[in-house]
Amino acid sequence: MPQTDDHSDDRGRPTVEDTVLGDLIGYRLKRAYMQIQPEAQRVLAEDDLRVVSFSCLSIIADNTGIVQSELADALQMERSNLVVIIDELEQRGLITRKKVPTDRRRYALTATLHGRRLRDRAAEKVRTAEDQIIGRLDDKDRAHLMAVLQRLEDNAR
Amino acid sequence: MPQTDDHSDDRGRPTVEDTVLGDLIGYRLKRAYMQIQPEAQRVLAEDDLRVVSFSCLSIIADNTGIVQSELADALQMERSNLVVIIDELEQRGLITRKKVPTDRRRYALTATLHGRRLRDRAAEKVRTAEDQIIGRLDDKDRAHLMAVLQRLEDNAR
DNA sequence: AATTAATAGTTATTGACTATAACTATTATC
DNA sequence: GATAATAGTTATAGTCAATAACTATTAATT
Repeated sequence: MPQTDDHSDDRGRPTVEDTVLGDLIGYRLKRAYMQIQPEAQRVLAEDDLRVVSFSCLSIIADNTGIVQSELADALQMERSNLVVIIDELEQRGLITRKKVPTDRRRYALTATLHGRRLRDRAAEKVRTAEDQIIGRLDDKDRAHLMAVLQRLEDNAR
Repeated sequence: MPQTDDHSDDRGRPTVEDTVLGDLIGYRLKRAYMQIQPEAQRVLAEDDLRVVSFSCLSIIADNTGIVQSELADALQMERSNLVVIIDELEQRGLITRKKVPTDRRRYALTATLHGRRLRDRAAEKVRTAEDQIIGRLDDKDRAHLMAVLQRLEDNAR
């Protein structure tokens, strides 16, 4: 048998054994994410958005009047790290920030028409990019994947 | 109906709408990973391992004689960032580094007995921690998840 | 009602991680 | 033999997440 220990097959492609590591969910999740993320980043950059600012814009667009703390909660990030992102989205005219009358500590966030349109376009582009990356992974498998991932997340809390 | 727009239900739990974002694979993958990662980090820290050093150790243990470039390839990271990690694993006596006679640029990496044992113990702990987090996600769903994630990764390249 | 707690947003800072460029030594190519 | 490519290394810079400290405002305590 032509089996060597140079960790590559006859076409030079690596054949590294990783059964132990590869049986861990965290490892598989991270690697799958690493395939998707750079492409998402790339298409979002065309609209001067980062993944995190797109996520914020998207949540705001779907939750008119949400305040920063709630947004931070929803995206599982620190309020403090939100500030500059919100600042930029506001300066670009994608969202508005206005004090809520009943609690003047809080700012109600709302996506502008421009912001909603950009979100819709960007989401479409990311979705398309993902579809190209995952290649032929039929709708049934995709739906099942999403459902199980959602369930995993729900179980965790 | 008691529907309000304060983005929380009657128990105070947040009910933020995220259907657009939530339909993206990258988003779901990242969130699922974010549930797992901190726990993996925690149990590995008990053995003074980080996720990345555990990954290196694990690949080395399963691929005796692998060299640093191949390892970097396998883990999709930069060779330069491997150096300090390999240094530490070697100093702790978990792996050995020795020049390969036929190509003196390269170092063959091998896990020591101690290293292999630590890897096995650590992998077991991570696996247990994962199982606790994902809760009741039966073997069939788990296997299907892993298979689809693997397939996604393979399609991507 | 006055005092104390907690909350929302902000700023500044830190540590961790990733990517990049430049370098030496060695091997492969022309 | 000269040139190019590769393996490992070092140093560095940029990104990102986490933390602490602060102000303003509201809620809770007595």
